[in-house]
Amino acid sequence: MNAISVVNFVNEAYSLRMKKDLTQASIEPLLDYFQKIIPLNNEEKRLVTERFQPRLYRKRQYVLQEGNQCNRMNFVVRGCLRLYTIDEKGNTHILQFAAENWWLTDIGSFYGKKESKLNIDALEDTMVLQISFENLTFLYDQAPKFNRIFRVLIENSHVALQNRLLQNISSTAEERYLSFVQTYTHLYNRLPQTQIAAYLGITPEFVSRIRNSQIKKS
Amino acid sequence: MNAISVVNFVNEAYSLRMKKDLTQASIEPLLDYFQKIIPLNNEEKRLVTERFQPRLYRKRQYVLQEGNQCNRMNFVVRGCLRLYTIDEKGNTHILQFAAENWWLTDIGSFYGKKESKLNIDALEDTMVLQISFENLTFLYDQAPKFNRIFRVLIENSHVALQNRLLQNISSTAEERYLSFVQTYTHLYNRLPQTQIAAYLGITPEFVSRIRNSQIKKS
DNA sequence: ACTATTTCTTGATGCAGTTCATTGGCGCAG
DNA sequence: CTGCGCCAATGAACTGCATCAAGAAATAGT
Repeated sequence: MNAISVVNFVNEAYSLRMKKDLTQASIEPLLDYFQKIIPLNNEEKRLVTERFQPRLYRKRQYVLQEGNQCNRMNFVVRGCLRLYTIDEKGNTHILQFAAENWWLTDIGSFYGKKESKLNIDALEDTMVLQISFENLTFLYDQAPKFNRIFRVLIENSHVALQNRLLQNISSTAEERYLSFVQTYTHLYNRLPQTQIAAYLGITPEFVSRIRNSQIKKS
Repeated sequence: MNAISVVNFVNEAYSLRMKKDLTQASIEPLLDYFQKIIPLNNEEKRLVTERFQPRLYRKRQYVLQEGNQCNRMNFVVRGCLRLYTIDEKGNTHILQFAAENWWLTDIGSFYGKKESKLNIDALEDTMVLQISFENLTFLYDQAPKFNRIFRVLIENSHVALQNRLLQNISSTAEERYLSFVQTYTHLYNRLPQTQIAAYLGITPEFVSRIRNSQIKKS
């Protein structure tokens, strides 16, 4: 067995494991998630199971690319996605991360049926459960309860965005960093600092200096 | 007639005019607004007319004060409102303006039935049409179409917030100012610069300098 | 196991935007 | 018309954060 075939073997083993995960992909985390908002009856559970599709994305793989329409809503079962733009100067700006049990889509493109100006990609190998616009509409029709569930989701998302905007307007980089670390403890030691910097709207260098000054303080 | 009674007379005349406006308050702008999203039938129009209440706010009057629950959604017919917080240092930060044909509420408090951390007040004498949470729920029940209408509203609002956040992360104060002027032409020569500064997240002094440098360039 | 790539750190320098203080204009109350 | 509160303008000093550069450390690719 030469070097190359070892690589192939490794990749295949990897893919295989991913595929195994996929076929065994459990809809459970999503059902649990809904259950915590409003209890579902069996028919509603059946609908969810039927209309959501599991899908795997490898690290760095695009889930949505600028210029395309975003026609799926993603629920992250395992891994981590980001929603972002790249500006004219080539800088990346992250609007949202989504790790386990978070939703991610470009709402404007998804509901408005417009070309997206945003990108979504995977920061880690990521498994999602996704639903198309058509299937979501079907869900709304068949079980009006989902109207309410998804309204709650967007409301929460809206409130989070408002708070973040306020922070950006009113706080220093250091305050924002500390608040991020506090709010997303599970994320900050899992993501490279470049990503955190792109989220906070500052340079990676400055994140480094902030961390440094924090360590000295303690 | 002494000085004080002149004042009273003036105020009364003013109030009188406001009250006259109020009784004549037309639901038309709101019906027009809905009509542009989805046509309404007569029953739906009747429901809107029945469930929305006109109300007047004087300049500087609170519509919502921090610590209270926000239990009304406001549609501005005439005038201008702002949604804002005041931080520990005493600085005001404006999340949103709402002039004619705009909606304003604290979504988190309204839907979540929580105490609000935000304030809403009137920057000018303002006439709104407002609906309570209960009446909105009633509307959703009686005419499910409104589910969709209000989902579209919150989606639009969400997209606007996302864009603004991106701007704040990625652009200079000057770029943000220019973009504000372009997007809200009708507002920027109607609002004091202190308010615009509080919206953009910069000092009034710096707004002044930006305007100055713009004038020199042209 | 080695190399390439990405990530983090640290220093020097510059600038965008703040802070503080002063001045002047305008609308409004007495 | 006088005095007071609010808003805009402008200068001087200061600072938070960016930029550029270069090296060290960690990770991924083969």
